[in-house]
Amino acid sequence: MLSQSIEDYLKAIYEIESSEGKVSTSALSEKLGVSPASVTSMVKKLSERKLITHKRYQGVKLTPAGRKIALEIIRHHRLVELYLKEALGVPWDQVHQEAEKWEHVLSEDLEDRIDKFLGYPVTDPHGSPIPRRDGTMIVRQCNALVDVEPDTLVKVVEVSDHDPELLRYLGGIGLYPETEMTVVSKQPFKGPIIVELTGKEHPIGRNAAKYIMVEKARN
Amino acid sequence: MLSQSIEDYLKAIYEIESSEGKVSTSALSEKLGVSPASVTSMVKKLSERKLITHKRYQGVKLTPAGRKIALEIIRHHRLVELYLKEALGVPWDQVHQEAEKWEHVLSEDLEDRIDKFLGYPVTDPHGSPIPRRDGTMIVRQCNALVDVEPDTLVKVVEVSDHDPELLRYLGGIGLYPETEMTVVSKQPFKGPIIVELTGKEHPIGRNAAKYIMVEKARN
DNA sequence: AAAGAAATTTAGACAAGGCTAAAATAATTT
DNA sequence: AAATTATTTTAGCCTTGTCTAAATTTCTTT
Ligand SMILES: [Mn+2]
Ligand SMILES: [Mn+2]
Ligand SMILES: [Mn+2]
Ligand SMILES: [Mn+2]
Repeated sequence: MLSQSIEDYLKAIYEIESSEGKVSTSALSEKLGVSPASVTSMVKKLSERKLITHKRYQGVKLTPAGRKIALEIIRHHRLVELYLKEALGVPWDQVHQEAEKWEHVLSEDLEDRIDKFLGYPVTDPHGSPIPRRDGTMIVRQCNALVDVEPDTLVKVVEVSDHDPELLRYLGGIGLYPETEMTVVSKQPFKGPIIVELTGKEHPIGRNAAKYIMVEKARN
Repeated sequence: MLSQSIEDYLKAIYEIESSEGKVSTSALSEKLGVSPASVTSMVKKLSERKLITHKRYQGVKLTPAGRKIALEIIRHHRLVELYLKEALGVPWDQVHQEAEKWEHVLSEDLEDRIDKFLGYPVTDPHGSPIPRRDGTMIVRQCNALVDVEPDTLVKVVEVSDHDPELLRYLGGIGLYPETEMTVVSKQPFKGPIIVELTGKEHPIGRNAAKYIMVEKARN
């Protein structure tokens, strides 16, 4: 069995690898809320166990074995998020926090039962894809809302699950994965982006708009 | 937040206190699967935190604060056991093992949601009472099956959840909490106890019969 | 190209929670 | 009442995962 700490490191490395490409010590330090020195010592341990490769001063990379474990934990996380929402009615801004703990204690048997209960779902409540049992995951092609030109009809693909406050706001205006909306305008001087959905216009800050992934709606 | 270790110690102390009265270092050592020396050092820590009292060489006792926490964890454990059985169909011989891990990661909010989902239940799948939110618990008066005289009609109150194999056997013969059955005979030379339920007779070893709690059935 | 700044690693420490071996105390036999 | 045995505690060590401070390497600026 792997410790919770190791699982969290592998997951964090996977996520940074996906979004930034390169995984630096400082990025991990920030994401995990530990000192850079702590990261370095854990990195050493993970390399010894062949879960990552590490070139001194050059960042780390997951090995296939490490990636498999990362995806396994992410699968737990996302299945649990969806389960909590569907089965127990936990609001979508709270599921992430709970799943952070549950992901580490989910047995394979329970994972399968939850998967079956949910009808073998492919995305979590925030639109993130759920890795398959075999350690593969389909990544959907999409853009950050902040980069979309005005006057475009888009469909929400995925919303970051890390900021409960943002999620509550988005839930309040009815902005969920699969929702279609129109980007009306981008206010000048880094002002908010105005989107229209269900007939109303709503402002979304540039910063928030970095964490909302969309795709062009067909037609 | 208390560590998982501390929670497990408090729970173990509570359980030994209930069944044995006195809580010795060696009893804790055995129950938790750690060395007596480890128990002593944790006992020191728990006393410092005023969760237990300790007289050197004389065993430990929970303080009200310690008992409150123990019952909180036991509440988690039993709610989770029942939830896993009811909501996800986990067989009753496996729920204990899963609950051992989940009891430590259950938030108060989720505890309440599960409680509500289950309709505010009062016993777990093995017949053990579920402590209330306020830290009180109703203990039902009962006897071990091994002590019951032959020719008595009894109702099963509670079965120990620690041995999956026993639980599978009991499930196989339909012996669950609330089941009524007749103690037919006690075979000599510490032989098995024969009980009759649903028209058939079944042998139950003396040792197993220590872990099956029953009460006299009315009439 | 060199200096300064930033990022990373090393060194050394610490807290938690285990362990074994030895010492101290309590309980049981003789 | 001693002697023996069992239980409990102490002493000292280990692993995991963290920290701070200092040293090293890389990046950026001049
Ligand atoms: Mn986590
Ligand atoms: Mn999510
Ligand atoms: Mn436990
Ligand atoms: Mn139980």
